Amino acid sequence: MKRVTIKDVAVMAGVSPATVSRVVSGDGRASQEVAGKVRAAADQLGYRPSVMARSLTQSSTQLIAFVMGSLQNPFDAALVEALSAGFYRTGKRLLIVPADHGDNDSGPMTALDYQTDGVVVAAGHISQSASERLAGLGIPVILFGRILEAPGVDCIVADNFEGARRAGRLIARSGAKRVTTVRHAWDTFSDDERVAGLCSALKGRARVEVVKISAGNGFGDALMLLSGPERPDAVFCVNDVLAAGVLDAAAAVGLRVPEDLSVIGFDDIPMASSPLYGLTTLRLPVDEVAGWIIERLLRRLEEPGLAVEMHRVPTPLIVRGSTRRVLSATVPVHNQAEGGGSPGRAGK
Amino acid sequence: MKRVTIKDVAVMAGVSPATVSRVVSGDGRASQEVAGKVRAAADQLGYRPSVMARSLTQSSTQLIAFVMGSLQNPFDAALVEALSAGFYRTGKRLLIVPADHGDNDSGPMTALDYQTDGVVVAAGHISQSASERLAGLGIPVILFGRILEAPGVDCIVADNFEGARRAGRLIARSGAKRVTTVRHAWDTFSDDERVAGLCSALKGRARVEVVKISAGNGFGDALMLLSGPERPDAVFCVNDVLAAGVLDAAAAVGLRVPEDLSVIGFDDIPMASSPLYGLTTLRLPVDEVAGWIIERLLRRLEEPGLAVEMHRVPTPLIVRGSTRRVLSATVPVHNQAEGGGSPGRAGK
DNA sequence: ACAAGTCTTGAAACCGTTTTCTTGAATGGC
DNA sequence: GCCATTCAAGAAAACGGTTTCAAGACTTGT
Repeated sequence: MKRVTIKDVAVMAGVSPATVSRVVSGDGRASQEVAGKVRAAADQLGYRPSVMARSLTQSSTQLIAFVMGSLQNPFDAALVEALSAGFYRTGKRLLIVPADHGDNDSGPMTALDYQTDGVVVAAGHISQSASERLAGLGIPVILFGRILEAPGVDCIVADNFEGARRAGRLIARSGAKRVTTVRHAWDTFSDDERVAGLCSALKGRARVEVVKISAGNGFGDALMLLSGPERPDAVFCVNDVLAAGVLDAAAAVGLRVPEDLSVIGFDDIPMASSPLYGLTTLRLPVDEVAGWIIERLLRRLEEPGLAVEMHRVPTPLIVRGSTRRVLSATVPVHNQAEGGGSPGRAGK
Repeated sequence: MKRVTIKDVAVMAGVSPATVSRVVSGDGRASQEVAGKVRAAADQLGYRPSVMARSLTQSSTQLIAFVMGSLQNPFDAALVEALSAGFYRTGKRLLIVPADHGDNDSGPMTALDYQTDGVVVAAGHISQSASERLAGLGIPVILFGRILEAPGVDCIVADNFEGARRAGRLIARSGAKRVTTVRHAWDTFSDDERVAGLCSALKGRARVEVVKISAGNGFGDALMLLSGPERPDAVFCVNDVLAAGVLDAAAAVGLRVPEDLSVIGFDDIPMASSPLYGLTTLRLPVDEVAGWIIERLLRRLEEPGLAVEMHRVPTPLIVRGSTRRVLSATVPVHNQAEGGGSPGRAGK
């Protein structure tokens, strides 16, 4: 199974390799007649140019490194899919680079090995040093969920603080007094902002405690939290997956939602709009995020000198059944898009 | 930002490029002294070998093409993550190739352009012609969820028929008479097998109808199905995502599960074990699938002539609250792993 | 002490493509 | 009809590595 090279095509078409290159890349001009012969030969031989060889002389590999943490969260999965599809349309491919939890930076350096055209980092927990080494690569870098000031590095972040603050105000208006924040055991930029936003809205209005989850959706921890003597009457989770764990636990211990317990998540993954969950959450529109990343990266590939940009994505509050109805003209009520109202909840 | 090449290192260490290559690749032997000098120079310069250049003379690019459909289904997302992490450990990277729904084969041919070491296809809906062209590539191909007989192509498929047949028997024993199968609008090998397995168990025992879902989790279609005059008393879905849509719809129209309606899914995604869903399903162990794929691909890279293998993954029936309890010693009852029994369901 | 072997290293060819440099032919203006 | 342009196409160099080949230095056995 020998690879068919440009030379084979050249021989078959009776021209030089250089001419074949010109015809195939469509760049330099060639006469109609020769172009036809070359194309015919290439088709017949099933010739496909080697990206590897091409990238030796050209700068572009058409590869975008995607540094990711976990895909457990459906939001991240949706982001990968959207990015993959979007870049595919412009002929680019995603090279998946798993980011270690430790401070082992070697992963992201894959971008260098493969001379990727750009890097998208969607690992909130990526270390500071790794971020900086990435920034020093000299290729476009887009950071999602983290802010870093470095030349050539654009950042896109949800409006975490404002979003969580809206959540906090909703909780405050609902009259909750004992609020718990559920977050991951490892610190991330976005989670910090979300917790800060919540606290800022609740300051002086309720007691706020923090629970850290080290694995899964925190169902076990939530069970303990909700069966304890001083159980919270409202829980804010830094994402919907954790919120689902809390709702699961509430159902398991027989707590009524939202009467006994309000729950708010973040992201608005599909599950959140399920009638069984009906989770009040802050929507982080994945298509908008993916769109911005793609557009920005392509833009920067054309104009490398572009000034860096820091984009904040608004996070509208989506009110569903997991929080008590409060009287306020400013809080919109969202139901499931597909129709049907807010159905009964477990144990209601 | 000039790239550091092997030549730069050679000059700095005072040796020839060939020697640097030998030291860096660790292959040929070099004297301790020279190796030390070279390594020092390489470190100081921050040298990283170019995979692109290397792959010109060597066959390996350390790239594995992953042809995927959608990541909407958490199972697929988990598979990507497991594969990515597993291959990463052996120094290989995943190149994401979205498979078009149409019969445009150009996507998978990316594998050729980048000279990937292997291809993993996880798109159940990939066209026959695309599969065959892939098979003719001369590099190891692993097909997940589809069987194709071709040299160099190994297949791994869930034991769809047997699994679905167990589901069918459970439904039959529960006394259901009007059974509906929910599947996607596009046909896939696995879904066909699952539907066939179900029908084989139910033949002569219940009427089986089929509903096809063209987008999302089929909540809207399920609503219509369950509000109709002749609504089913048992629903089998080809995957858990669709089953969740049915459970959502059941809650929305006020049907009791499992009293009025039994629901069975496939895959056993995390959501299925949530107390709010408690979905009876057939477990497709993602880690086992990923492990087999990785092991098999690595194995075949070492021994290209290996006889093709067709692996069936057993799919144990996981019984939860979405199906009626039937008296049978052979059907195990699974509760959520993290503890807590099967709690009350909506509307019960 | 000498022949035969083993190591270590450098020079040069090669991988598949693009690109610069040339050359030869065709075109066009006057 | 001649000279200046334009244009098509080939030869060769370059990209960044690896690998074969050859040669020199160093062992080892007798």
